Parts: sequence; structure tokens; C-alpha cells
Amino acid sequence: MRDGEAAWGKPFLTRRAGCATPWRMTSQRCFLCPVRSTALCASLDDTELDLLSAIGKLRTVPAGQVILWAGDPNSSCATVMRGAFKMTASTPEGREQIVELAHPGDLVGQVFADEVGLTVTAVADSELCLYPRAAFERVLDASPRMERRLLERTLTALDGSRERMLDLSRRSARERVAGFIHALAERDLDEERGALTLPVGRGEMADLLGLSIETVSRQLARLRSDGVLDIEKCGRSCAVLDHPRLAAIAGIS
Amino acid sequence: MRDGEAAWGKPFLTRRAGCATPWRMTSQRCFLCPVRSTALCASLDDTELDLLSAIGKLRTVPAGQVILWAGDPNSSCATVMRGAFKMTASTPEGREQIVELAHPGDLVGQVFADEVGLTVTAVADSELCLYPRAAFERVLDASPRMERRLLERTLTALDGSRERMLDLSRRSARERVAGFIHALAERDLDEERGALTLPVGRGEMADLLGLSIETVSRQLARLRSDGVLDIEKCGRSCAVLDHPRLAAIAGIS
DNA sequence: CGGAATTTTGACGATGCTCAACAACGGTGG
DNA sequence: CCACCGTTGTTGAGCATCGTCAAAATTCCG
Repeated sequence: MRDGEAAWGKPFLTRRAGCATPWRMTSQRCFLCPVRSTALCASLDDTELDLLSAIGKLRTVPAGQVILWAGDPNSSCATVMRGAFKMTASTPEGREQIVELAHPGDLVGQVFADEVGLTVTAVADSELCLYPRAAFERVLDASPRMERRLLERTLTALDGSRERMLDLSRRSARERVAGFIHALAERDLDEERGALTLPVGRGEMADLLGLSIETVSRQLARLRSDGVLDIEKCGRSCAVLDHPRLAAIAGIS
Repeated sequence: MRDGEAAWGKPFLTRRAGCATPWRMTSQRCFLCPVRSTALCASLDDTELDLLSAIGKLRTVPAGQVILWAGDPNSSCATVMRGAFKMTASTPEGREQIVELAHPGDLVGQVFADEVGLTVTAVADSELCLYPRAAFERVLDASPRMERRLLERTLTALDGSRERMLDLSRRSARERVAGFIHALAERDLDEERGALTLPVGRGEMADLLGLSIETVSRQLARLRSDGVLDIEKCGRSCAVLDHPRLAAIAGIS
């Protein structure tokens, strides 16, 4: 455990190419922020943005790094700027379930909680805008619009979580794998190649779908032999050959 | 389907014993409300309470009645005052999963959504305080404290939902059943008898735990033969004989 | 090229679902 | 009070699905 010590460690600042001074979160800098239009802070006016930018610090995190451990005191939250994170719950014996993926613009960590409830791990080299939780909550107090936006996001996350409860309890391995690929295809299918790149390995796919690695691998192989997908063996590139049938197997009404 | 037409039907008002006039939601009446201290409206001052009570209408709902159908336009939400409701998601083929139970003081229905996402059904004879969604959202706009309270509740619900994702995907039938009884015992164990009354039948327990009725029944029988529980056959009364072992089986750290 | 990590494949077994029969309970009407 | 019937819960047999263990194949990266 805890191989990734000092996760939120020393405040080293990344340097951007051609930028001699470290990137600091000032409201000026926020205009260059890649997630400025989608993140929570998109709802802020200039005055409020100053409040938030004053407390935000940029951090880079390598893939595999754990940034929050379940059970630790909850002192930070952050906006994902680049990369991706997984939020996992696990039983005492170590069985694991990925409960949510966070992409650029999403918030990781929990507000209004004194203890971290979910372990958060980078699944790719990532960058995020880190806030002390207490300060973040004060900004929330001061900005009703940001609070409303957080409420809407939380409600959306709740809907998504409940939908996944149904998937995990009542869908077969085949349906889950097909549904996962289908959802990916909806989002980021490369139209030209008719293919997509799996953002996670088999292991993380298994943790996401509540299956074993072997079952995921077998179901992918079956979808290939059925002529629905064309996945290169051991690979992360996946072409969808028969979209309607994929949707049918996934059980999309 | 839809045997329970006119769910939110005609606005018949219940009469209380010894109360000749129908119960209307005025702020005066709110002082008599059984969930006044726990519901969302507990955060309101008198002025705000007037706003809310002006739009709230009392309804009684018999057990089994569906009050919201997934897919319908979303025009109402409500506070549960008495009884209990289940919120269910289901696959196109009809496999079902109970995603949340709502008890007195809880909010049912979804704010900020144009379509109902989850079917809501009374699991006991119930009473609720019904609001038009649009009007409820206006009250939310006007009362930051109520909005904050809703945010906190939604965050709690999200945590609960995610925890249940782990249960559904990674725990055995035995662990789930034991965990369910254990959680019940924490809440409403009758100290004198050392027993508790199951609030739902086997079918609903199965839908809650993501199991079949038969598996639930068998696991309960096993816990009985193991000397952990004393459940009368076909019954709803359940004594916990060995609390530590129940917790151990449930996998409580 | 070599070694580690990831993925695939096979064999096997346990878990939990389905189907089916039966038992217990609750209400209704004679 | 009791026979009847629908609902709910229990139990058994058989079987499909999926997890586990183990070994081989493939890829990645130095």
C-alpha cells in the first residue's frame, strides 16, 4: 500500500514550454486554462474568479499516482485539467470497484466531508488545479452560481451512479462489455478510421465493469469472433464493425 | 404496466382524527408536520417557509401505488411524510434494481430534470407533501440555505449510491444479505425483544440487493441454521442472535 | 535481446439463476 | 369457525455464468 507517498507532495510547479515563470493560478492565468469553459469555475464572474484563483495551485501527477487515499483526513479537492482519474471503492479484503472516472473539467475529491471516502488515482499523466477544501467551501459560500452548478453536477453524477448500479447488478458480462464499448464509441469514435482507442487497460475495464480481467478478455474475443468488433490482440485499438448489433447486445432500447 | 393510473390524481385531502377541516400546507400547519425537523424545509426561516407551504399539497398514497414513472415528463417532487418509497431502475426487458429507499423526511423525484429517470413506488401506505417542480425550484432559487441543504443531501446520496455499487459488484449473496440485516439492526433494532421487523418482503429485498428471491430466501435460511439469526419462516420478524458474527459475515471492518 | 507487465486461453469449480413443486399465510365468504 | 384461494415464501434439481488458477503468448521498454 501507499507506494505513492507524498501524493499532494511538495508544491512543485510545472513549467510550460516557452514560459519562463511558473504557471500560477491568477485570474489572468485562468483565461488560458484549458477547462475554463467546462469546469465549475466557468460560472464565476471576475470578482469570484479572483477568489478561486487565489487558492488554486497547479499540480502535475504521473499515471498511477494516488492523490487521495480513502480514510485519510479530507483536506483537498481539485479540478482535473488534463489526463484522467479513477475513483475506487474497495472491500476490506481488497476487492475493488471503479466508481467514477473524472475527465478534464471534472471535480475530484469531496466537499463537505471530513474523511476521504474514495481513493483517487491518476490513470494517465495528468494535471490538476488543487484547492484546500476549506477555502474552496468558502468560495462556494460566496458564489451561489458556483454552488448551483455544483448541485447540478452532483445530481448528474448521482443519476449516472444509479444507472451503473443497474448495470452492475442486472446485466451479463457480455452486455456490460458491449455497453462499455458502445458508450465509448458514442463519445470518441474516430470517424475516419471507424475505430477508437480504449482509454484503459483490461484490468481497469474489469474494475469498471465489476468483472474479472479474464472475463473481459473473453467477452472482447467473443465480440470479435462474432464480427461485431475488430480488436487487435493485446491492443488498445478497436474498430466497431457492426454498430447496430453492438447496441443490440448492449441492450440499448 | 401502469395499473396505478392517476397516481398523483385528484387532490383529495386526508382528514386527521379529530380534525374537521382538511389539512392544508400553510406555514401554521407546518409546525405540526411530522418531518418538520428533518426534511429539507427544516432549514427555512418563517418567510421562506411561507413560500414553500404555499405550494405544498398533502397526498396519501396506498402501498404499491406508483407515483412517478420513468420516462414521463418530470413535473413534481415531494417530501415523504409517512411510509416509504422505493426508486427503481430497470432494463428494457424488465430486470429491476431498487436504487434507493426514501423514508420520512426524504425528497422523492428529481429537481432540474425534464424527464423522470426513476420509477417511484410506495412500499407502504404513505403520505407526502407534493410540490410542482417548477415552483419548488423557484423556492430553491430564493433560499440559499435550502439549496445548501439539498446539495449536502445529494452528496450523501451519491456516497451511498457508490458504496452500494461496490456491494452489488463485489460482494457475495451471503455478504449482501448479512450486510442488509446488519444495517437494519443498526437503525431500528427493538432493544427489548432483540429483534427487528423487516420493512420489505423477500422480493423487494432481492431487488434491493441485486439477487433473486430464491437466493435471498436461501441465504436467510443459512444464517438461521448457522445460529446467527432467528427468523420465523415466511415471517418478517427477525432476531439477531450473534451480532459480532453477523458483522463479520457482512464484511464490516 | 531480455525481463517485466499485460493479455489471452484453457480447465475447473463455485456461485447464483431458472424452473418447478410445495408450504405457509391472510383474507373472504359460506 | 372453517374451507377456499391468491399471494408470498421455501426448498430442491439442474444448469449457465463467471471467477480462480495456471500456463502460454504478446507487447512494452530499457
